[in-house]
Amino acid sequence: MVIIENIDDFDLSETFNCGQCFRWNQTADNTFTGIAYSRVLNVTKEKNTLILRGTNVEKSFESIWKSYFDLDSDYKKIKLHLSRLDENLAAACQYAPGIRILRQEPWETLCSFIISQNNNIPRIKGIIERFCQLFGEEIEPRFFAFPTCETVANLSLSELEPIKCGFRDKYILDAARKVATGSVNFEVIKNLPLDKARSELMKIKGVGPKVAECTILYGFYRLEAFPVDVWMKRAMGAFFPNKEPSYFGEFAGVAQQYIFHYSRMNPSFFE
DNA sequence: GACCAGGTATTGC
DNA sequence: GCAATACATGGT
Repeated sequence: MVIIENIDDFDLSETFNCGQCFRWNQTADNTFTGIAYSRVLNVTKEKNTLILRGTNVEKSFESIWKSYFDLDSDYKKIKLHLSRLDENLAAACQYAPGIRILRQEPWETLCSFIISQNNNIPRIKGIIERFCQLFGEEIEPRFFAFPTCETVANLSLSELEPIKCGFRDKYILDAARKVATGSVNFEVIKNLPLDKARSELMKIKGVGPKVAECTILYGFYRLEAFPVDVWMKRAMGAFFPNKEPSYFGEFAGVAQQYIFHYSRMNPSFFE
């Protein structure tokens, strides 16, 4: 068990349920169990104390979870900066002030957001869960790692059929094959300017601007990336007319997350 | 049963 | 170039 005191600006439910990740489930009050980096973690928050439980969590805290939960970033400062930029953005920050951007694995992020296209979040989670159960390593009884791109690269379309991902099956295989062979190279992409990183990822079939942007933001922790989906289009029209992503500056991706969640939880804004 | 879901590729003008 | 349409599946 690892106990970290004095954690502010972090709410587990807001962070896990704001649409950035798909493998965390609530297992008790203020308690979630999930899988990342091929490890199972149980995380609880009581007031300002974060409690992590899991196999070897004492060791993996420093190497993985501290970074995964972005505990070294000052979200109070980021939110203050964003709130001074725009009063509608300030309202979005206040709506769910405990959201943090998770530092997720690039391959899992890419694959998850390929699955997300023209799809809804409950079904996305179901597809990903079946995908992991069928092709991921069972790291603990009934808990499965995300399948490696090498494993997926060697699958056929018919083997992918049971996950019921529909027309996205061919996109998943193309992504896995390009990443596994290195024709799309994450080590290169992570250091590329945003527009180059985007076009590299878009060499994959089924990866357009939106999926590329989500991969860059969540998978590479590039906070200036600004994914625009149907919800963000609505929100931009209603709250930020005639504004470009650059309006939100170096933390545009964080701003996007507050705005996206605020909009999705309040669909009546757009009636 | 239509309509929609954190889009993208393809087609038609 | 840019607007329309198909795409698998399941929830509302």
